[in-house]
Amino acid sequence: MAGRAVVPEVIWARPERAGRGPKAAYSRADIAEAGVRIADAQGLDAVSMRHVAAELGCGTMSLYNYVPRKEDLHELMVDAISGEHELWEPSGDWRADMVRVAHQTRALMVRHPWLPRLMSPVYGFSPNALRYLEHCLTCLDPFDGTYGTKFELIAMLNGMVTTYVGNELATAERVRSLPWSEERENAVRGAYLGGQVAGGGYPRLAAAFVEDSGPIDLEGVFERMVLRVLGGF
Amino acid sequence: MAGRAVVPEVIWARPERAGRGPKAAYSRADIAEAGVRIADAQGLDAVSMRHVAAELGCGTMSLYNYVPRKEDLHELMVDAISGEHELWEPSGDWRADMVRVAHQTRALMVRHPWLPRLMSPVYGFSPNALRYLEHCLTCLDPFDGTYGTKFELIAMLNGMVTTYVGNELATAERVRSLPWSEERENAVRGAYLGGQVAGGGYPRLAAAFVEDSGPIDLEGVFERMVLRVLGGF
DNA sequence: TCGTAGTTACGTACAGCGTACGTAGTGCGC
DNA sequence: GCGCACTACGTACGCTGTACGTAACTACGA
Repeated sequence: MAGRAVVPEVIWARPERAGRGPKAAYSRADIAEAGVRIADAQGLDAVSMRHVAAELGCGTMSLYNYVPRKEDLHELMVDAISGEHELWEPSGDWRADMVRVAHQTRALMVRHPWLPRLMSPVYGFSPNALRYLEHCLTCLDPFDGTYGTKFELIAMLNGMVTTYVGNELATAERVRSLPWSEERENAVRGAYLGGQVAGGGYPRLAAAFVEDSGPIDLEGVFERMVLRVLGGF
Repeated sequence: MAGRAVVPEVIWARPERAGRGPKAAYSRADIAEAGVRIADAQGLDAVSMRHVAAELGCGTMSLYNYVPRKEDLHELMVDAISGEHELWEPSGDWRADMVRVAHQTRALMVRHPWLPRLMSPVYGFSPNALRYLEHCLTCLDPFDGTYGTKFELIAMLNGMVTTYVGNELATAERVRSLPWSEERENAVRGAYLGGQVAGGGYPRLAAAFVEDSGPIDLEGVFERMVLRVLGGF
């Protein structure tokens, strides 16, 4: 009957369990894992409070004892995945180390394709995110610059990787979910584009389509983009 | 009674109106404007099919005659906003022009804060997006490289701007929607972070907080990031 | 030791969502 | 002028997040 407590904005600032009352049946790790399991298997949209609660084996509303809002559930999931980052002994070559960080992040996102959609700077202070940040800073020890600059570097690299892999995955997903063949889709798009471009209003686009040859080397593009970001520092 | 037609995946490949039947009461532009109006005034989450239909003054399901899926409504909105890009005569200095493009895109996103959330490479072939692309390519005429490289440059710059402004806006929105003061929020976050960092597990993060001084110059950071992206080419 | 306060657990309920489907009305092309 | 393709739109379904009330449980202050 008594009013429910107003919760802190950040879930990490809440104690995981209180002293009074029945023992909590699940840990945050349990809940995060349940969410991750569902997202991996059925996609992010399948991660509903009902679904996660069912996966845990409890009633829907019981979940709200652990996670005040769905957004916090997402935050738990991102943190859990952040824990999958492998943290190695820095090599002394910060560029090489940051390239490795980028590739690892990309691999993480390919393994958990829902991750780019949840990436947000707001989630930047979860326990595992802090560990990851500290690791990046450690790799950047040889880098000559302020911490402010180092943070800018990390943010740019992360942002670029997230955007790139997000696009990569969205495109792949789009192709996979087509109710018709990829060839037909490409034909429709190509016809539309061709029609637009043929109008003569876009001479450079027209030239670009003529120049275009063969499938895009996604790996190569990614590698180049990483190097370009790092090249700016 | 007869089965409804299977629609093409891309809305731009559909003719806007057909010859038969009653005159269509609204144009795509009308619909896009209605969506934009709602999004600007009440946020992206308020843009529901029901809401947009009401704004137009028609029944909910009538909207589906124009827009087969909500995703397509979003695409119309993005295209409408893309039309707000000012297209100027290139200066001959591609770097300067691309810096201008970046600033303009940022301004666009500040004016329509829901835009970053809808940005997707999948929407990249709408009429106004094509115009914008052609304009960027025109600015890049003095750039020595293939169209493939030019596309990579545009994609990186756009991605970086979208990510950056998205973060900027999300942070601002978070602060605005707090049920308590920003100071209290910062205090809670600071206390949590301080506690974590004080544990000694994150020496570099601890050092960074000591170094940290004063509020961040968002303009300056943005400008630096743009120049760094362009510097990679 | 015992009340009681703070928790956990969870069913019910509500408002909102996207959209499938059926039906009625309208006007162009044959 | 017939018929078909299109517009218009009400109803309905299954889903969502979550507010709220209630019952069971346990650690702490008296």
